[in-house]
Amino acid sequence: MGASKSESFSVAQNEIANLFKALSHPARIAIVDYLLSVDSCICGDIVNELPLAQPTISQHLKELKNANIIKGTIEGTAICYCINPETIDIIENHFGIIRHKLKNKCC
Amino acid sequence: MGASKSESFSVAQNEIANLFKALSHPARIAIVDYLLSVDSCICGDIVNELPLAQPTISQHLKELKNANIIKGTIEGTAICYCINPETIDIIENHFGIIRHKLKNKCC
DNA sequence: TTTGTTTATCGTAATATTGCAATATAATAA
DNA sequence: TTATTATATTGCAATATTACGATAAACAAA
Repeated sequence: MGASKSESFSVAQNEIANLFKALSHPARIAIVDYLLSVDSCICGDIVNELPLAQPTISQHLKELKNANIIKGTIEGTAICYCINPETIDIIENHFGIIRHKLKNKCC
Repeated sequence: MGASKSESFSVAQNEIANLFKALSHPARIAIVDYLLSVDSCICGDIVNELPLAQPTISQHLKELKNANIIKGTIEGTAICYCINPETIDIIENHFGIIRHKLKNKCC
């Protein structure tokens, strides 16, 4: 075993779990924090901001891109990264639903 | 290697990453969904609701409890589980901050 | 062309996660 | 006391994740 039984759960459950998985590592939280801390999109200095090697950061960026949490556009030699607001909307909406359901409960 | 370099990141970054990690598996999303789908707290029938063996569910419940996403109180032979609204608040607040920072950006 | 700069991929070692059978624990009921 | 029921823990195999050195690919500048 070891593989998660994702086929046993709904598509929606797998999709939201994958979004959370993309955000479940402190390096990826730090990347998102950094993208939010500057006024515009970041073109190419993420590697210098984090205490990780370049291939490791590239891998984390790939996971954030695969989950649609960030978008990257080629800008000459560098790549410009931005947060994707649509994916933030999806997650916020998920918690909106949770909040609404919690209101009708005893706890 | 393989261990994540959590000591390289801030306490806040590790804490929010741990919350997302607890929600990064479809079985744990399904548990949260189920707890939200009934009017009151659930006393003891989670095992029958999910296509996983009892030890596996017990392990997922433990991770949700450790992350403070659910609370469990002993109720005779069974245990009553509830969503912990305070932890939902923490996550919602995190996205509130992200949303606010996104408003000041060009993307 | 060659050189430098930036990002991606490959390969691999260390560690973590997932799932479950077997077993243990805890509380109640008979 | 001895069942019975519900949940937790242990142990282990299968798989996934993390990190990074080495290398490749893409592109601009000289």
